[in-house]
Amino acid sequence: MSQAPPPDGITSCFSCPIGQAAQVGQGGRCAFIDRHREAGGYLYVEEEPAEVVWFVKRGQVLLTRAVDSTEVVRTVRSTGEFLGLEALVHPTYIDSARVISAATVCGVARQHFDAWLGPPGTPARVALEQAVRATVHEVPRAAPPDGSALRRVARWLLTQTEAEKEKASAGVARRDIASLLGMVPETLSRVLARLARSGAVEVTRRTIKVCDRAALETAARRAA
Amino acid sequence: MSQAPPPDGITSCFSCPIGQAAQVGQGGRCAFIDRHREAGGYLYVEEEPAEVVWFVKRGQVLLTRAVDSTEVVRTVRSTGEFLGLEALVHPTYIDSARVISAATVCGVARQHFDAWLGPPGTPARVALEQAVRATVHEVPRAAPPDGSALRRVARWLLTQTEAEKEKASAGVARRDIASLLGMVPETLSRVLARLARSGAVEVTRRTIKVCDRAALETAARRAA
DNA sequence: CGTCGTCTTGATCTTTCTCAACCTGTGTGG
DNA sequence: CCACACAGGTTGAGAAAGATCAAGACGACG
Repeated sequence: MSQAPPPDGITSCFSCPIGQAAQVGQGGRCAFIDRHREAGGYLYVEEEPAEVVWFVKRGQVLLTRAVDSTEVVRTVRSTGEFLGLEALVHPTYIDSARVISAATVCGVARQHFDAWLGPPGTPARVALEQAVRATVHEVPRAAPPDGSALRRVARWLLTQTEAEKEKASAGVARRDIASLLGMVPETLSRVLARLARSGAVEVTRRTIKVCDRAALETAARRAA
Repeated sequence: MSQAPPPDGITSCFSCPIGQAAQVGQGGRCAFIDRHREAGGYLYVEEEPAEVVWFVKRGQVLLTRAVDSTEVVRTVRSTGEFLGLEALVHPTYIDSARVISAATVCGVARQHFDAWLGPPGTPARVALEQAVRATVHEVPRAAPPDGSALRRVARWLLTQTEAEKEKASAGVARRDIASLLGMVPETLSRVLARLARSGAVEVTRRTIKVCDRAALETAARRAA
């Protein structure tokens, strides 16, 4: 079902799942090109055009997201994992990828990756794209070092209402929103009350309506 | 590149990406079976055998993980997204899936999903499996409501050292670990010092060695 | 119309963040 | 080869944000 990733990294295309899928060894050629990166370097940066998909053969890479001009760590990727798959369904990278231990990564341009995947519309491709799409839209869980409760709530409301117009998060229970934002329901309640008093939102016991995006943006930026 | 998900949900297999990939309309049949679920119900529960892969056609589903016998919300899935893809590479579900608004979901047994994806070893399948594997091993970001800083650190050390033996998190900088655990570096430092004093770990400025898993488990469970 | 679950509000206490100083291992240049 | 500077980490004291506990209000539902 799941082969364990080699502890010391993948050293050859013959032992690499990507290489094998490209039938390296039976005359195939792998579209991915090996590169070495030192610790501290970036493979790509959030919001850059997503032009290359990466695969980690050795080493560790940190996926981070900028919050208040500081890097917040979302997860660690290591041997045998992809980076930048969002290229499949999104024009820009959604994270920054920072190498934290000398790494071998192979990269492939989006259109070559696309060709490598085979014809569009096949089940496996569709499943892959849907799976990636889900992670792209995903809002990572927030925690206090990401800013005060007020700021986290304001930011979350803004991202939630980017697509849907003003009627935020229909039907998600307060306790669940609170959990997602890394706070207890009481704190969320107080913060919403404050935002309502300042006129940024209108709140009932089960709905949150964004009235003033500008005010929310200010709240998301300002301290306290 | 990415078609926007229909706001009111997918109502027919003809307009469903899964149905289309199964060539419904050209004589194909979709292996997924529609089901309706009311708000509050569970599609599956964490650690159950992962036997069914789900696809959301309408409604919203919460993915949660148990921490200290409370549900911590990891993310929200809605129309057009998969649930339980971990079935591809993992014997059990890694989250619980709770329906929060009346939903239409279609489910398919793992082996049928497997067959639907097409022959193993094709690039798209390999990419899908690697992508899923990455999310399965991923440690979700922790936040204060998940317990005190001490408990979060203890839990994280335990999960990190499950596979690798005792030499935790080689080479990840303190500030990055702190960010991942939703605290500032100073707090992490203090917590590690406490754990070191109690003999659970040995700490240098750039390594953490787990000495006493039992002690860590106690710390992960106990308050303060 | 009454009960229950969920959310809100209030008062208090704890945790953890902040700011600052200090330490230590690493890398640099003389 | 050693001294020095620097980044990253640790430790300490104080302040503030948020957690907890408890009580009350609102809305949903039978």
